Amino acid sequence: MDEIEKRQFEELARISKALAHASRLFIIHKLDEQEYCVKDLTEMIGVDISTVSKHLTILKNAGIITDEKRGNCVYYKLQCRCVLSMFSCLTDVISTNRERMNEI
Amino acid sequence: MDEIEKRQFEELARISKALAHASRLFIIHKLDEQEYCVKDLTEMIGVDISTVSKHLTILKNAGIITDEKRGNCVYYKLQCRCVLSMFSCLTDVISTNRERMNEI
DNA sequence: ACACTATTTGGCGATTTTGCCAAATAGGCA
DNA sequence: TGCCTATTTGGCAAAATCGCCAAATAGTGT
Repeated sequence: MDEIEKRQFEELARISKALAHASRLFIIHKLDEQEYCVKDLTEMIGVDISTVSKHLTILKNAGIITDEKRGNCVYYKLQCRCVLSMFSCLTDVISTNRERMNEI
Repeated sequence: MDEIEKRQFEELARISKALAHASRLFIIHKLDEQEYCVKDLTEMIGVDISTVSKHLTILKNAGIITDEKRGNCVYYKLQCRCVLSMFSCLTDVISTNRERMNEI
């Protein structure tokens, strides 16, 4: 892995790290339906609103979601719908794992 | 997010965490070509072999790769080729980010 | 049994991530 | 202006992750 290659994989890792959290996956899943503001998502997830805000910042910095301020609220929506394919891949891995479990 | 939903997303996160590291992404990328043993991958990555072994264990526990002992070596190969689609998604996010950068 | 190679495991310090609280910021409305 | 709601930021302690070293394990060949 030379320096250039290393930097490329670290960039890939930066995006994939943004996805590596249950709450953030949940947020993506929800934003697939429609856009939501921080308060909405906070109620759904059930942690402190500052925590949700930070999760949203991480996803935004990764370029996965975007925000738009309207009136009193900040609405977030999916920017890269391709992450949904990543989603289906994750469920794929899990179901394959389960199948392999049953074989044994 | 009720208890069941919560557990589902934590399971998804468990898989996505396994992918969230430059070395592990590199390993997946390499195993896409052909199978490799720990020593091979260690030389390519350039960190301690025990570190590589642990990365491989994480990927194996996530069900993304499998191992097979032959002779003196343990060979690893991709189990879930669907992770490659995740790969293309990550590069997609990055190139979309770059495009958006250039717009501004 | 011994030496050698490949791999895994245990453990440790260093770094990063997580989630809460409190405080700061921003906009809407009386 | 002052109050209220929504959101972000700073800071901190707890937890998780990372990578090295040393030691343990396993298989090969002598």
